[in-house]
Amino acid sequence: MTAEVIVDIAHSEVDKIFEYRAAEGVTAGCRVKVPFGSRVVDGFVMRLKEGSEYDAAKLKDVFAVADEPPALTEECLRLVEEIAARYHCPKVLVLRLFLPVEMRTGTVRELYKNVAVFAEEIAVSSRAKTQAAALSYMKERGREDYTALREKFGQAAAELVKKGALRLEKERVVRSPYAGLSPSAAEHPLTEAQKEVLAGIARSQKTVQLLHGVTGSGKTEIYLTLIADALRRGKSALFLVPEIALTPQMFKQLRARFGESAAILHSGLSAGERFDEWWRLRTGEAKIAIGARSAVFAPVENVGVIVMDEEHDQSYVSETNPRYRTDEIARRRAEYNGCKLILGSATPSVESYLKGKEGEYELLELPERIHARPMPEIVIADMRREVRRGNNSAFSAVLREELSDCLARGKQSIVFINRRGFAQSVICRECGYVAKCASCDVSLTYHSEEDCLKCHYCGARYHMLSACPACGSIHLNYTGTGTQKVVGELKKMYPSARILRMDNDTTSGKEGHYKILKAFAAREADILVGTQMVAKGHDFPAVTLVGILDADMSLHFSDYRSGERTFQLVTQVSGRSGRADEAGKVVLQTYDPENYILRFAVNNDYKGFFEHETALRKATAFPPFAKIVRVLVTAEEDGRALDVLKKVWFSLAELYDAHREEFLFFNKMRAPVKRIQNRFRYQVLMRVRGGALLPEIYARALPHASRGVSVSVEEDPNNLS
DNA sequence: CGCGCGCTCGGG
DNA sequence: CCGAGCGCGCGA
Repeated sequence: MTAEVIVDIAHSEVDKIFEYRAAEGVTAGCRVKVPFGSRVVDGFVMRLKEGSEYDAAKLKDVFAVADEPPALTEECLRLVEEIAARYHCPKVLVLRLFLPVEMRTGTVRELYKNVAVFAEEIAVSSRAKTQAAALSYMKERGREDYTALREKFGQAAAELVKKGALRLEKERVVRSPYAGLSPSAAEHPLTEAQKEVLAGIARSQKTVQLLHGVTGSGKTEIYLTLIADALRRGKSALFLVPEIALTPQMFKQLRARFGESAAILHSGLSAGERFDEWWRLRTGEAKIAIGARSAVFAPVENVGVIVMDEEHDQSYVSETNPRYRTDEIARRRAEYNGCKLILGSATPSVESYLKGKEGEYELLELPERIHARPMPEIVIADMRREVRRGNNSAFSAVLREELSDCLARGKQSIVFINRRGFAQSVICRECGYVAKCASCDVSLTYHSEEDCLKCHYCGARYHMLSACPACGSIHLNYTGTGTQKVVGELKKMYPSARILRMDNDTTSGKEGHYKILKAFAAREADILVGTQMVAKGHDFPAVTLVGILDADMSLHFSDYRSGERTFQLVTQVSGRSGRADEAGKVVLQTYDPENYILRFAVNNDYKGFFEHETALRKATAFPPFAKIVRVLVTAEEDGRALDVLKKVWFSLAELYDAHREEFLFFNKMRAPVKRIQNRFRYQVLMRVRGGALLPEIYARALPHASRGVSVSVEEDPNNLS
């Protein structure tokens, strides 16, 4: 037999089939060691076949097989080609996504423990009391963990092994995070609305189901029911959540519901745990894979349902090499397995909802909170007026009042600071004017190193403003409010209040993040102050007030999606308020109270937002009605990067000239952040009407990569830094 | 003339 | 990607 092998070397030049003579035991999907040139490398067997395309005399033998059962499933082998073609990346990079790193690097092996087994009765000296006791103990038990036996009987256990009364056997240990939680059948009874949605999903002929349910509408219970149902049918399930939602808290909930059949794939686990969880899924011992983005590659077979919670979340798009989109992979897997993909969100992405409206996805709605609880009341605080009145603090009068009231009633509140990334826009604190690009209609970004304003979509530069062009005020704001400053003000206002702060500085590691949330949930604090992290997924029943500072900061972030992001953020944070019996309140502070995005958010009007946003995107030809493509060229030497950029640009210019009607924008420039990690960055930025030219763009750009110079293509990038 | 470095090429 | 092989430039 001949094995078609792809070697584990990440380079497009060697990313092709190499044939080897396969001995017994070599099967499709297994990892092998093969001679390659003058060395031995790891490889993946893609296929076995009779005969060879290649000069049979020159074929070399596969040296060794690394795993049993094969690490790669049938499905993985089938999808590799497709995914590699879709993202124009080497197949080997896709193969790597399907395996835990621990397996490839060999840093983690299966863990074994010694088990003592009773072998035969022997005579022990009458003085060796412990040995006699250990022997009779083992005669009765038959087997016992050797370490435990040593703890009980000490050296005597070792003596018995030496004498042959006990035999040591190796037994596989599966390292399992949060083990020992027994399943509790605590299924919440479903409401009529939830039952209706489930019936709708069952009826639908479509692969993708978009579940739009307001915050607190009970989407989670629907997911869990669908997963339980898949298990009942003897199938497995994939449950994908945003990075930030992967808390130990959540694992425990799922373990409590599904017990050992749930496996968690998460970077927060130890290497050993991760490896073993993966292996439990691969062998079918575990049936449900729970995890963030990368869990979409979990080695489960016979999938019965795939759930993607908070489908709009940005963490679902990979920022590295295969810049894959989790929804695309999930959909493909759903099609392969003949099951459904459930996308759920209170604030679906404009793109997904459009697909729902146009019939590509089945659209399901849960417009009411569970048990008819009201949506929180949102009050807008006009910060321009506050500034004019001489209030220069971060808090409006309304928010202060509400905070005092909340504290007095012994309830909890969340103060959310809206601060996205580091790029900052310029806003007038008196009239709310925001500096925008004359030709792109996106906000300008302040670049401190050059002290100027730049447009990230066309590269235009503008002089810094010293006064507001609209009202002449010199109160221009360049930076958002810091968490520390806010906490300081709060402490001054409410000396006795217990305040918790959560941002990148206070949350070291994943556990730190969790600890703060846990402390707040345990009501060890009255006020939680934080950035985006506090926005998502948590259920704090005692929270009745949410304050949003600088609600419009992300609105003026220089990105065509900033409106969408702001709507999502405001809706998600507001959703933290009033989740139990008492109604919730939200104070939204802004310099732009008339802004339509905020208006829609205040009225909980997703559909209004969607209609407005799609109309705008259509009129200005931005995604999903057009595609933004960036080709990024980076190198350690500025000149080398620039040389390659020119070549890339030249190749693409031919395409541009031949298809002018397809292009809405085409230009080359330095990247907005000109150097990252010692690499100089240049880009060709394009906006094209449809996706038809995309393969051609990849084909023209990527081959210009060379030693030390990287060339990458990004579609609708999340940020243009 | 011989060695060393840099570039090109092949790997089954 | 990594190593082998080869060509050219420089030193004595």
